[in-house]
Amino acid sequence: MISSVWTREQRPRAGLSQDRIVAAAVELLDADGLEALSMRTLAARMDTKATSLYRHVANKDELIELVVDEAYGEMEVPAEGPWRTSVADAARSLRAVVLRHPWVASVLGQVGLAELGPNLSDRSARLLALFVGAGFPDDEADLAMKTMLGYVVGMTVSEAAYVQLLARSGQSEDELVVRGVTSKALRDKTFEYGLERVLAGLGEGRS
Amino acid sequence: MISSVWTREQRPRAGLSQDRIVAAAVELLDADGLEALSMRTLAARMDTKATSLYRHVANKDELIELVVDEAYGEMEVPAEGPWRTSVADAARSLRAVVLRHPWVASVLGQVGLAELGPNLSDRSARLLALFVGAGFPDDEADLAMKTMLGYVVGMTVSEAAYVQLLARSGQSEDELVVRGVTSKALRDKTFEYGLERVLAGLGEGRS
DNA sequence: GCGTCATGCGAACACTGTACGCAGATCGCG
DNA sequence: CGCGATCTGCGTACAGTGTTCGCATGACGC
Repeated sequence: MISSVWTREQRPRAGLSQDRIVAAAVELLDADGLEALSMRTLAARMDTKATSLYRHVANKDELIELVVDEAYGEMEVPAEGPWRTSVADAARSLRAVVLRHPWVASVLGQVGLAELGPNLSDRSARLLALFVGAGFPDDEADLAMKTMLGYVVGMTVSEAAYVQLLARSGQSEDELVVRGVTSKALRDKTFEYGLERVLAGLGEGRS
Repeated sequence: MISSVWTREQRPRAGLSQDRIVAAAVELLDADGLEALSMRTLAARMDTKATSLYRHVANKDELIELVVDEAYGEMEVPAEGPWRTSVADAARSLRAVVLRHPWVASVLGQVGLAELGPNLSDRSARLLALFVGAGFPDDEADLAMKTMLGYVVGMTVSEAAYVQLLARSGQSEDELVVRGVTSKALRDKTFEYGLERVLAGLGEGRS
């Protein structure tokens, strides 16, 4: 087919690119959850066809790794300040990211913190620096960080799974709360309690 | 086709049942991981056809819930003893279960601790009793338990994801350790450090 | 012995991830 | 400008997925 001037610039196209694909995938995931993500539906959103995506992304698995790391990019780690509040803020930020993108929880067991993309490894480094700055000896700082991350991840994964279940059930959160299910406010309190206790425990053993 | 005496009792059949299906699924999952589980392959192992399974299990999703709860059945919660050692033992037991069945981690974000089957809800109750027995006021016991579970789940999910990645990579663990990757012994130490710190933090705030 | 009900299963459907090869666009170089 | 090479989108196709429906065959109660 000849591309007349009319059809040419019709769709500015802007061209597919890994970044644009990842961005569109995040959007789709936020809207419809993990199981709604297929190469074909994603392609449809960007109005292309599935096979075109493979020029910029090797796998669906690779795409998911990219998308997860993209989410970690939203995590904020304070650069300075008293260590307990800085670490607590970082923890809250991580929790916020996962609750904002609950599908992250769905793939954590598969992608894990194992394959670390640039964003996650950057955040880990900054977090580690907080502990070192707090006076933890180098090797213990690593252990302390992992302890704190373990708590936040575990707590938040469960919470995200729960929130997604709520969403699927179609009922509003308020309705369910009446039936004895935990509310957002209560989950916040729960998280804060545990976070404080964990940090207290870590503080006890420092340098 | 007539069923002669020969073909009749050839396969004692024993009949399909939900329990047998769940057991076979656990076996398959332990051997080949989550993504190797399809209704057809599972059926083939029990030599039946996929559609027969649906007489005893509503969904693949339901099957997975059942299988996960089955795994939780292996978790041991001590009934008595000083609270810190009892709770620590329960935590270690939970970690052991997940490491023995790493696919549990793969579905935690989807099934979560949200849909609790009989085994999980039983273990939660027993665990809660430990905290209550330790002198935590009733409402705080729940928070403390969730804190501890959060830590164990988060830590262990990451570890299981990592172990599965190792398995897929085909290389032996020893080879990778040389290249600076954490060894089993080190992961044990890490877990124990965090567990101790978390329990210390919880103890600080009790009754 | 007969009707009822539970069970296994063959066929089919809509959908998935992805390999392959062709076409058209784009770009570097003469 | 022109031409070859390389890049990009995509149509087609394949093997595999979860699941539904309807038929047949077996077991069981009366």
